[in-house]
Amino acid sequence: MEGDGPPFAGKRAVTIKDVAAVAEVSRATAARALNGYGYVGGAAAERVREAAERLGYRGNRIAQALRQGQMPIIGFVPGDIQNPFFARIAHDVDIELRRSRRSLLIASSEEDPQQEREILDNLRALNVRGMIVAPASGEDNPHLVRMVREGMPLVLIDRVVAGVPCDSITVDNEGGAHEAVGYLVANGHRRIALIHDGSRIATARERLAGYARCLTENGIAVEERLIAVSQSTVEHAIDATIRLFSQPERPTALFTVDSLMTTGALLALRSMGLSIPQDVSLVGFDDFDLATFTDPQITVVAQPVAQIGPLAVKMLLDRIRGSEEPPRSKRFATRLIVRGSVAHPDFGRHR
Amino acid sequence: MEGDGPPFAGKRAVTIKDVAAVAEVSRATAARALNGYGYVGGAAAERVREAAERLGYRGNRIAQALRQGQMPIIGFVPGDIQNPFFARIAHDVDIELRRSRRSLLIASSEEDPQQEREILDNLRALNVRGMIVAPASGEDNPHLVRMVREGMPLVLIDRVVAGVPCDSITVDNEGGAHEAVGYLVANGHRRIALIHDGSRIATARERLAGYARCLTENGIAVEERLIAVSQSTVEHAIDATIRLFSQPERPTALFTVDSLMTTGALLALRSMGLSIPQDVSLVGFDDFDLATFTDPQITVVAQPVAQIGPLAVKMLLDRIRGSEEPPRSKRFATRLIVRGSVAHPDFGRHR
DNA sequence: GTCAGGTGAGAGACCGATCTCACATGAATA
DNA sequence: TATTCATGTGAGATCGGTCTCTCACCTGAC
Repeated sequence: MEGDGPPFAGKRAVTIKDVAAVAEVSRATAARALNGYGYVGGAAAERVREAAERLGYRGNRIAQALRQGQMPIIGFVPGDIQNPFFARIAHDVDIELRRSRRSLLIASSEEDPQQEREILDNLRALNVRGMIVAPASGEDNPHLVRMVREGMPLVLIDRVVAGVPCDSITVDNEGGAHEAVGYLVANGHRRIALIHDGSRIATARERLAGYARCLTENGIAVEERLIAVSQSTVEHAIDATIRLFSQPERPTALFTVDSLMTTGALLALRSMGLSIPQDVSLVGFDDFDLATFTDPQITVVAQPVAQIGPLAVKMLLDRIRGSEEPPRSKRFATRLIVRGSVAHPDFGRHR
Repeated sequence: MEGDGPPFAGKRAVTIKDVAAVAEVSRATAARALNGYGYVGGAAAERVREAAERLGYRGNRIAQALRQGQMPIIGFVPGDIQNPFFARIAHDVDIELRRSRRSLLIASSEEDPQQEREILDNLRALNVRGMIVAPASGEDNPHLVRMVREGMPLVLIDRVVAGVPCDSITVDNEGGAHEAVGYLVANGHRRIALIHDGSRIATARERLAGYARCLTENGIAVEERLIAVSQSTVEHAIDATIRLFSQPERPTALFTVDSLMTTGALLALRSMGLSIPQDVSLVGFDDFDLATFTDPQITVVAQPVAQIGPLAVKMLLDRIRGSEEPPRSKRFATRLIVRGSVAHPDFGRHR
């Protein structure tokens, strides 16, 4: 160790070679001592531990990962971190993973299939151990199929995707929507509007299907003009709501397929001077804080958010540990939480 | 780390060696062709590109990172991803970073200094290029100081920390709190309660200071019994609110230091049958969706959230690119948004 | 006294990509 | 004709660990 760095020697990280040198053993012995495998003499082990401690040796995870073939990192690809639904799941996943000393890398696809593909390619190049993905598109996902084929542990959440042989966790969207719309019909509504976010996302399609099936079963025609497509943001939902409720024959009820849209609908209805439930009844998919703060509180279809993250991690870790079982898919039931945003359409007539 | 199953779960990935073999050149030439440096013949370059394309070569970022000395990853350590304030920042940071082809690794400290230290050690072992951290403690942060000394680019956000020589972005917490409390005083309040989350977090301490200074300036005594300490969760804030408002001489106004606490206070006051602003006036720090959905809407001190993420990334990238300027710290002003949750304390007297 | 087997430790291969260096060409220049 | 010089290419070192292989030593057994 001669002719080494000038004064600012603190810059270069401590490597196992440095530790070995100080402990006066070979790199191999130092590694054995630090990782506790193979034969190491008590004295040597002690010297190595001491040297590592003194030098502040931390190991280089990149080098380890290169040798081992992967990083102790799990990728999480939500549609949008800002959506409280995904934020909650990210939080739960993070906590679960920390227990097994893995890190979480979050990258949002912004609901863009192209961006999702890039992110997944990136994660793959990083050799992450596995991924939890909320696929941005329900159709045609060759990149997902290829990843699974290549052996990347993968758990899909929130949205079904046909033809990708991997574990998945979803919610009974069709049933939940059916129940919500059924509740509106039972309250006497027949002109029930829907705002959803395009049929590309499986979730939206299923909720749309539940809506349509319920109407049909009740002998109500599914009308184009009552169905608005909007991106899943508060702003777009405001526009969509205004469009729906500016029609001559106004809908008497509205069903929104996620919490951001429900928020947008609330704002739009308020700005149009329509009150809930006198003028319009409202049911939203996905429960959220705000729903209990409005007056009246909003009736919603609740999803078991708290269970999704932990289950996703469990499934993923099983795969990482080598489980070869056929793909499991868990579908959670939803629960209609009746609050005060639905009334009979004649309720407000006499105003 | 433990029990990780079979060594090789997937098929062997395509390496540059494979590409070189197919293109019938050496690894060196293949690398040159793919990365565009040094001299490469046109024909060879073409063959390499073609082979890479055909084999689906993706490069191994870990190997690159080992060679280069770091990962193209930025670490983000918020207090809690579920807090919309941090979720928003995470989202903005993610978008900014994607532009420079870096990934974002998010790991929440859960406001625990010990956990923060572990996370930072982990990130350091991963050789990330830089970090954006909302430090969990304002006092005594030797680990942060050491990181900066060792040359890790670091930007602290939301909270000041004394003695860490690095860039930081904060908000004028003291001034914002002062303005909020001043507004309550101007409306005739003298028994103004405060809920904050312990003095360990710098933000809380500053907001407390602003509260105290304003009272003192107005000749009002700062009373212990009007100040409640609570963790920053909705549930804890509910308890704290109930404690404050169960006292014989009830406060006439309440100031809460973050949006989760404001939410908790709203719930608690409602459950106690106290209405806003007739029975209690309320001002919260940090604007949030819910604040405009309540009736009346909540008066808040708004922070320029949208500016924090992009600025943090800009500062960090400057450092990563080698800027040696003295640490900058940006402190944003806050803005009091007056809505309907404050009234004169006598307003509700005649009820 | 020799040999098997347990124990301890070092040399060196390896992971995949990058980069330096040396070595070829062939053309242009002295 | 001899000598530069610009190009193109490959061998091999390197990054920091991990792990196999080999060897040396020591003990106890036959």
